[in-house]
Amino acid sequence: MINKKIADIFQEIADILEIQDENVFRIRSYQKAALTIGNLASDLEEMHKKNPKSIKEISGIGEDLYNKIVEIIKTGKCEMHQNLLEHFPPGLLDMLRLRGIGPKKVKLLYTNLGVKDLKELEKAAMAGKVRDLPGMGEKSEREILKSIDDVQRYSKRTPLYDAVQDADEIIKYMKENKFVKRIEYAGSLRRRQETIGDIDILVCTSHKDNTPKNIKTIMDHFIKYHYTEKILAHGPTKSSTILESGIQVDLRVLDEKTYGAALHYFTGSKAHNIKIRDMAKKKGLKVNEYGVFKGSKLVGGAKEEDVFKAVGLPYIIPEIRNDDGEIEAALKGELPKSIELKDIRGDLHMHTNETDGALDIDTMVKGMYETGYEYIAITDHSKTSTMVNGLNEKRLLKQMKKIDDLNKKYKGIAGADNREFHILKGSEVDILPDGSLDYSNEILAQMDIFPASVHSRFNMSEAQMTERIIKAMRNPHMKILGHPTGRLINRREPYKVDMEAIIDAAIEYGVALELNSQPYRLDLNDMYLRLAKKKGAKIVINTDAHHTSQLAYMQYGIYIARRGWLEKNDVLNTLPFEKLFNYWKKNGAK
DNA sequence: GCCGTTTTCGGCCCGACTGTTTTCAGTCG
Repeated sequence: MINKKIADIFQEIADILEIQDENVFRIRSYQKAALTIGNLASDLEEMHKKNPKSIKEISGIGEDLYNKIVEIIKTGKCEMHQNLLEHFPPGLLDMLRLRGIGPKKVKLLYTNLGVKDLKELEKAAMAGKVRDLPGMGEKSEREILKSIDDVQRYSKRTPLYDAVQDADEIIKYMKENKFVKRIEYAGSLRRRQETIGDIDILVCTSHKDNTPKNIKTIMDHFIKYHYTEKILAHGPTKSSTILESGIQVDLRVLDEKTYGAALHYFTGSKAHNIKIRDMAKKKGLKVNEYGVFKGSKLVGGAKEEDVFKAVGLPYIIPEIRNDDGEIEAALKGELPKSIELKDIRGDLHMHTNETDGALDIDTMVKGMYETGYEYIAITDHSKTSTMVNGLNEKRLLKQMKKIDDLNKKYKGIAGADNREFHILKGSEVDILPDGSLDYSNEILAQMDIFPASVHSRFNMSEAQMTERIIKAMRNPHMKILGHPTGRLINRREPYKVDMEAIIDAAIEYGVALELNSQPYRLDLNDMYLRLAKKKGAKIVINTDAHHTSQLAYMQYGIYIARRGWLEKNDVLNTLPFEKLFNYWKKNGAK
């Protein structure tokens, strides 16, 4: 995908222009374009081939950026970018990642000390050369050294799941303070982005408790949190710390009268906020974190809805506040009716200790029954996955028989609460490098359902991998493509595959695409989900649980599904049991 | 550099906190 390359180049141009002290709005144009292109589901090269004009229709892409995009597609480079790099070594851009170091200071350091990268900066700081520069002192010098160390230790963004664990624990701790009336997290965490930069926490006091003295006790309590490693800021309404895990936490204390406006403001995204403020301005209003104002008069802000209402919009869920169409959809009354956890009726991907799961089948099934689902599928690995003790045909058939027995057992139990409960026979079947499936059609025909996934030879070319998966989808028994891109967040890049072609094939052959809810997979991601929905493909949200404790991962799948604008109707495992199978009967398979 | 039922030119979000300063620039979100 060329999109990432173009986004990276535009981001670097923006960074260098900032160091050059260029017009901020020109810089913002490059930043916005980088962000938009980075989140674009369609491949720009494809768009350029099919309909070049469609690129210009992307918001924030005008004549100039369009030409640069075409230049990069054709030549792999951008002349302006190359010219900038000649005057500003790329190592300078790493310096921007340091706390308290922005473009102005990078320029100051570069022009006065000649430092070109983090290493040279570290040397200069240790030699005590930084403190003599204007606007710098001993403290800034120490902070630079500390920050260089931190960047090397914690370079990656935190996966959503890990950040939620940290945030929940802090919130629990903060509730010990009696002036905390309401507390929740905002920012990218509340928008359920798959990785998080830092944790934003908002505290609300009652109006009468909102005194400087009381707020100070909240702030003091916060910085004393057991896992705090460093205090970055400690002011009257805002404090920031870094936890031992390396993640930054920002805490703000607000009055209940302005809590909604603040929650909206700090939830972002930034691009969404800018658009909302712009709309407010055109209506003669001002929106900031303290409320909605007409002149200097507060006209709303206690509830988040007040902000939307002020600009004539219905409530927009945090997950889609990315300024990539949600405001336009809201204006037209076309917001999605977003899927919720309670819509899910079954889970079609999980493992037992026959392969790499942690628990035996009886325990897994019991755990699943207790979640309240109507149906589940046991899908242990197939025979080629030898390192996880994949099932050969004999063991698989034995497990199927066991499932028959369990179904009989649960039929009796299920009668008690008037609920149907079906245990489906399946397997997570390997898609072999040649695109065939890991069991014969005769065996596959005996399964109720199975996700088929790629677990080997990740380094094929895009064309080969795409053909491999599409060939598998042509097998009439295949109904679900498991974790379609194979990525592991922060650990493994997705394999190269033409996802648009896969989505088209999924529609043609009646195969659903899995949204795997394992916190480090979240695969498909939000961007591809939205594309799949737009094209009309169906999704199945599974946990891929290896332990009953992982059944709760379904919530993470739902978060990402909501980010992908999915509605109940887009997701097959919201269907009752009978309808699910009727759907598949009608759509080609089996 | 982008954009337009206020504009093809003149806008483009804005407040808190820190460190180094004697009133504020730079950074951050």
